[in-house]
Amino acid sequence: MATIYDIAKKAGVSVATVSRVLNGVDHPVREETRKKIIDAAKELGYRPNKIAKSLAHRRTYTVALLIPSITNNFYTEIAEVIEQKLGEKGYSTYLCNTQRMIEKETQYVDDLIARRVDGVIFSPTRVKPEDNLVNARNLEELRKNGIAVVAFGSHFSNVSQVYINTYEGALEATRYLLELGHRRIGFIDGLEAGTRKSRRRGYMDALRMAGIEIDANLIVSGNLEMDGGYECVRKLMQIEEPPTAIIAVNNLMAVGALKGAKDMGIDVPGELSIIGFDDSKLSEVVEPPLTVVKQPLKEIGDVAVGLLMEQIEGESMPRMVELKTQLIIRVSCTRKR
Amino acid sequence: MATIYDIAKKAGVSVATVSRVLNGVDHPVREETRKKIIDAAKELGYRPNKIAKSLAHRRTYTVALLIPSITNNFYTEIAEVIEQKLGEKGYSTYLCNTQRMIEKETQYVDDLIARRVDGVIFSPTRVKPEDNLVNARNLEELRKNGIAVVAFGSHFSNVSQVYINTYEGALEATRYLLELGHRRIGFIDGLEAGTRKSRRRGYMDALRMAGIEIDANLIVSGNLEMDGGYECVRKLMQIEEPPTAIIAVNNLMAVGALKGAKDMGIDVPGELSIIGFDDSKLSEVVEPPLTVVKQPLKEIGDVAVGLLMEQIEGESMPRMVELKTQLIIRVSCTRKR
DNA sequence: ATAATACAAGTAACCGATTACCTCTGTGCA
DNA sequence: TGCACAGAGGTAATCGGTTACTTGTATTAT
Repeated sequence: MATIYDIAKKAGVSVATVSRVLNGVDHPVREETRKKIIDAAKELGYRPNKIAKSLAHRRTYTVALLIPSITNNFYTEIAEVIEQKLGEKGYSTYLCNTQRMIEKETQYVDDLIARRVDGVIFSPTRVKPEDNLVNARNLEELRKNGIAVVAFGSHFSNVSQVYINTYEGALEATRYLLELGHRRIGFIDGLEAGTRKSRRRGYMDALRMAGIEIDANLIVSGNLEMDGGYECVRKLMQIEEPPTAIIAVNNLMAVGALKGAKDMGIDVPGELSIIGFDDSKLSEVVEPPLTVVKQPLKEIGDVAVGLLMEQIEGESMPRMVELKTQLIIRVSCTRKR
Repeated sequence: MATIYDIAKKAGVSVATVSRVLNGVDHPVREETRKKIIDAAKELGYRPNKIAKSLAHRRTYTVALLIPSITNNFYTEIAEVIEQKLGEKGYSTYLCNTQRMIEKETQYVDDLIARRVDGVIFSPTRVKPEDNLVNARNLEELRKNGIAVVAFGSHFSNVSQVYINTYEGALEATRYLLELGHRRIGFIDGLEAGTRKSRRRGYMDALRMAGIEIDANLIVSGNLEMDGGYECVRKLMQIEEPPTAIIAVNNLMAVGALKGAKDMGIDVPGELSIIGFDDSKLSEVVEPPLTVVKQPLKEIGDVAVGLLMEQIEGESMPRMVELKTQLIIRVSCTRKR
């Protein structure tokens, strides 16, 4: 494969001149020389070597997207904008999918440091509560090695992040159900919940403010996949006084819950109202279409890239951007009878 | 950031020795020296620089996944295994999502060559028939620059590929509908179809073998997204003698078709049977759950990585592996009344 | 006792770029 | 005429590793 030395020889100039011409550096070069170089490069089928460039520049123009799942549409939708925006700015994206395995997150972080990525967009993998510590350590490791980071989907200190106010989202969803007359509202939470338990807090606060006591039996946890929702709804519907409405903290569990209810012969929304989190094709297409708390996925990706660029190219300090959710009302909820 | 020179100085040895110890090269080193080096590395918080390694080794241990869509579960499911398998072998994965824009495919190829990826797993972006030429040129460009390639989802000569026999899949699906007594079977094809039009050929051959003449009015094309299926079903159901069954060539269009039919007040499967391609959560969860021609996604990813490694690490010639589809019978098809 | 060999390390070229600094030539102005 | 300066280009160090080849010493065989 041709190098700039080959071009230099062919054009009868030095490599410095070749580099200048090929990179449009601000240094005078005679038009004639320029042409010779361009021609030589073309004839040799020259392909710049970004590895060598990276080494010299100490910049790789690569960013990693480090997420817990890539089969969940929530991440996929965000990934699409992120990859696109980064591409527009000349960055390539490493896909790092932990599959919710915390050890993989740490492995990735090690490798990404070795690969000298310029930045990482990070949504923590958290299955057990202790994983939070690992997440924080990983984040710190990245920062210590001079890598820009922006997080989403959880809270960390001293890191840029796009924060989606799911507390309010859950609050709004719960209030909506209350307005429909529901009093026994089930809550399908994620794996031991995040650090802040925002959604759960929103749910509980809405109930409290309405003067309804929290019933621990109405709160169960699932694995964030469809089967998790499926199991949870069975549990919830078998307690003494089952709920007449249910909120699930993510898209897949909401659909799983719907399926579970149907399989138990429960009519949705007739006998049971369901609200999910995260909008997607799934929620629309299911029968009945799900009312959901939508998170602004495109915007999350957009903002994440923006915050990252601020750090990489602008050297600015970490900061947080807050985004709001939106309640999309479809037909999976109805007035309590 | 510490380099091997720093370690060498601290441990009082040469960089060669440091490199040997750190990489476990087969060269004798005294245990005492080894320890000094390991300790120095640890104290300095040494992080190997894979960029420098890549330059020296002329191997980057990176592979690109170049696909038309990342929001479609079909690709996502394949991507998950690919990224995982590659990771196990020490390769990082670049995500290259063309969003079905052919110019992006070419841009990616250029960049990937510059980044000196070791390999590319490639599913062509093809919207217009001419795109085929661009795909082929891109593939050729990669090969010319010494990059290993494996393709899937379309046919190319002289490239390793995993070939899914969708011809037989479509044949089987069509026969299944014929057995159920359907004679007017609609076909929702993709964008101008692929090079080989395997699915369409399977559909047509099955009809012909059953002595049924092909009716061009029964064949329409969609954009591979849900709205495409939605529109197509409307078209099909408005011709003089509408079909009693429909086959759609991908997952999203099948679901779109189902939705379209419902919105037209058509009962599925009562008045219209539907078969989709590609299995996914969507197909299961929809009402009624869709009968589909399933492609073996995990296996596709598995084989793709295998074929790629053969080339990168084994220097073997391109070859093709054929995989079969499987008809998953659910409840969206019924005997013609 | 000496040559041959194994062991343990070091030297320096190389991977393919970038770029600070230097050199040479020609022009303009005092 | 002499000098400053702009224009055009070159030299070589650098980025952070790898590795072929060399060197010096200790051990073994003869």
